[in-house]
Amino acid sequence: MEESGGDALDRTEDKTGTAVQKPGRGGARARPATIVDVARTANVSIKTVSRVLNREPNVSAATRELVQAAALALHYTPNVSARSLAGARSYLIALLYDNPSAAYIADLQVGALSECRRGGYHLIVEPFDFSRPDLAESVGDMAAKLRTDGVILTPPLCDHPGLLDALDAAGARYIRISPNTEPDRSALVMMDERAAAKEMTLHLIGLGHRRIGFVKGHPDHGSSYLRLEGFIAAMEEAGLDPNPDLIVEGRNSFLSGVEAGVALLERQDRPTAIFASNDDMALGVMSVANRLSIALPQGLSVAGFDDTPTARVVWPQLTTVRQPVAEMAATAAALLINGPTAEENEHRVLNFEIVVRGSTGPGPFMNKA
Amino acid sequence: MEESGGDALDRTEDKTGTAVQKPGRGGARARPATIVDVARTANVSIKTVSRVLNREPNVSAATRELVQAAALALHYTPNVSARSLAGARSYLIALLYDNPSAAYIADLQVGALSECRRGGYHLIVEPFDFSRPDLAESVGDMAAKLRTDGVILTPPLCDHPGLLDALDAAGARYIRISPNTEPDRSALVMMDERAAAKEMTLHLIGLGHRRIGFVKGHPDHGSSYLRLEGFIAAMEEAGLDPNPDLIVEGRNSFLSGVEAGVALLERQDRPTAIFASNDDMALGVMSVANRLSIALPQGLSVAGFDDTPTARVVWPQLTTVRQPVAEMAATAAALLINGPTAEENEHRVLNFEIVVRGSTGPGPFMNKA
DNA sequence: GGTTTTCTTGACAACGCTGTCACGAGACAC
DNA sequence: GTGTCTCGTGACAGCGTTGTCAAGAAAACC
Repeated sequence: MEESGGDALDRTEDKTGTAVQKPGRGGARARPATIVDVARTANVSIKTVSRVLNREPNVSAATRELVQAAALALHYTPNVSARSLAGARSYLIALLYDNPSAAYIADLQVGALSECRRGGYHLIVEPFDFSRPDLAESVGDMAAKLRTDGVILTPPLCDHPGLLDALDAAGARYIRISPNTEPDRSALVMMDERAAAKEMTLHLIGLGHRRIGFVKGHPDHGSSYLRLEGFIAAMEEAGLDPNPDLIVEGRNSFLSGVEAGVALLERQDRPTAIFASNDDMALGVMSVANRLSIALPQGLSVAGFDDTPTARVVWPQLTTVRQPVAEMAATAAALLINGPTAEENEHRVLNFEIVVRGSTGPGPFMNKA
Repeated sequence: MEESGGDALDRTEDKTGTAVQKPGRGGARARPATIVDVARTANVSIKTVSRVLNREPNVSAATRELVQAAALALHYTPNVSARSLAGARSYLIALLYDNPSAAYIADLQVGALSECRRGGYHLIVEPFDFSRPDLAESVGDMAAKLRTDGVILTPPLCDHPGLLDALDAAGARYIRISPNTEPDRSALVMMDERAAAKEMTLHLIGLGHRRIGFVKGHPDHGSSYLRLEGFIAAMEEAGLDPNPDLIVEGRNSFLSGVEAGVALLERQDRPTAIFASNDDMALGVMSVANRLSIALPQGLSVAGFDDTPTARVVWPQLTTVRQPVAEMAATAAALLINGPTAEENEHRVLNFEIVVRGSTGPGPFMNKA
C-alpha cells in the first residue's frame, strides 16, 4: 500500500547546498502534487477530494477539513488542463481586441484580471485584425481549441457579424463591451455615451460657449454616432443651432485631430470651444491651438473623451469624459464566470464621469456675476 | 459515413417558445471535430494524424496529404488542454508583470503575441504585486497549475530572487527581460541602456549644451543606475564635469518629473538641457517649463527615455530613446517556444534608437557655421 | 420496526491527445 | 535466400481531472 517512501515530492525547498538536481536535461520539472496524492494523504477517494475542491455539497465537515489540510500540506493546485478536459469548465477567459489604444486594452485587462483572480480563472489575450478576411474563422478555431468558458469582445470586434456567428456556432459564451449593433444578441456591458457627450456639451455651454466645434470619431466606430447625437441633443436643448460647418470628421487619431483642428481654427469665425470625440483628437486640436498661439483656456476651450493617461500629462490638462473601462471588463468577466443569470441577455450600463481640468474655461458669454 | 443528421448545432435562434433546448444545462455547445473524426475521415489511426499535425518524421507524403485534407475539411483544431495533459508541451506562455506603464505592457504583449501566433501558442497574462509577501508562492502555484512552457518575466519581477527560486523549484522555464541582477541565472533579453543614455547625452552635448540636468529614475529600478552611468560617461568623455546639483532623483512618475523640473528650473544657473530617465518625467519637466514660460527648445532642451505614445502627442514632440520593447518580448517568446538552444543562458542584446524630435535644439555653445 | 428518503462516499469510465512499443513491409547486405 | 535495418503505421496505455452511477450509512417517515 505505501510507495509513499520515495514519493515525498521533491520541492527544492531544502537547498542545503547538496542540491541533488536531476542530472538529465536541464530542469527536468518537479512533479507537482496531483489529486491522487491528496487523496492518499487524506485517506479518501480522489472523487471526494474533487468534491471538496469544487465546493460541491454533500461532504461531511470532518472530511472536508481533512482534505483541505492535506491539499494545503502538499501545496496542491488543480491542473487547469485536466480540469478543462474532463469537465465542463476550462477556467479560461479570452479577451479579444483589435484596438490601437494601449491604455484602453491595459485598463480592460486590469479589470478582467481582477475578476479572474477571484474565481481562479486565467485570462488569455488574443488580438485579431478586424479586417482580416478569415477573422470569423480563426476566432471560431480559437474558441474550439481553447474551449474558453467565456469570451470578452471589445470594439470594434464586438460589432463584427461574422465573428458573432462563428462564436455562436462554436457554442462559446461571449459578452460584448460597448457594442453598437444588435444589442439583443448577447449580454453586454456599456456606458451611456450619448448622455456623456450631452453632459460634456452642456458643461461647455454652461461655461458661456455658444460657437462650439465638434470633431466626430471614426466612422467605423458606432460610438462616434452616439457621441455626436449627445452633442446635438445638448445644443438643441440649450436652444443653439449646431452649425454643420463646425462639425468635422476625424478618425480617432492624433493626426486626424490636427487636421480637424486646422479646419476649425483657421476659420474666421472660429469656435470658442471644441469638443473632440476622443482624447487623441482633442490633443491634436490642442497642438494646433498651440501652434497658432491660441492660449488655452482663455482663447479656446478643448474637451476630449476617454480620459487617456496623456490627458493628465499635457498642459493645460485636458477636460474629458472618464469611461469606467476596467469596471466594464470586470463586470463582463464576472458575468462570464458566474454563468448565465436569470436574465438571459443582460445589459449592464455603467456610469461615466465628467472630469473637468484646465483645458476648458469661461467662454465669451459667461455670466460674470 | 453519416452522423451528420441530428447534429445540426442547436443555436438558440429559434426561441419560438417551444425551445427544445436540452433540458439539462443551458447552451449545450456544439462538439468540435476531434482527432478521432479526422482519423476516421482519412482512414488512418489517430496516431498518424497526431504525427502529421506535429510534423513528426516518418509519415509518407501521400498519408500526410490525406490527413491534412481531412483536417481542413473538418475544420479540425487540436484541443490545447488535451495536448497539454497528454504531452510535454502546454502551448501556453505566461507573461508576468507588475508595471504601472500601460504602454510598456501593451508593447510587450504585441511582441510576445506575434511569436505565439507563429508557433500556435497562447499567451496568458498575469499581473503580480511585487510587494506581496506570498508572491513567490503564488507564482509557483501558477506555474504548477498551468504548466506553461515558458514564463516571460519583466521588470521589476525579473529581479525578485524568491520568485526565481519558486520558478526553478516548479521546474518552469523562464526568460527575463531587462533584468538587473544575477545576469547568469537565466536566458535574458535586454538593451544596452547605458549606451543609450550615453548616446542621448552626446546628442545634447553635440547640440551645444554644457549645463545639462539629469533626472534619475526610480531607485528600485536597476536601469535607473545604468542610465545615470551612461549620462556621466558621456559628460566625462566630452570633458564636462557632471554637476551633482544638476542631478536630481525622480520616481518615474509625471509628478516626480514636475518636482524635478521645479528643482532644476528655478535655480539661477538653470540648465539649458535636461535629460530625464523616462518620458513621463520628461513630460513633467516640460510642463514646468511651460508654466515658467520657458520656450522649447529655444530656452530649454528636454529629452526622455522610452518613447511612450505620449511623447509624440505633446508640443513640441519629445526627443527620446526608443526601446525595442515589442521586439524584446518577441525574442523572449521565440526563445521559449523553440526550446533551449546550444547556449544555455543566452543573452540577447537588442538595439535602441535615439529619436530626435522637437524638444531638443541648439544650445548656447552651438557652433553656428 | 420496517420502509422510504437523504446524505456521504467511492469505482470507474470518459475527456482528446501524445508517448511507447510492437509489427509488417521493403531495402539492403551478404 | 536469409538476416539485419529502416521506414511507415497502429494498438494501447496513460496524462489529472470530472461526471455518472451505485452502494452503504444515516435520518426521516408511517
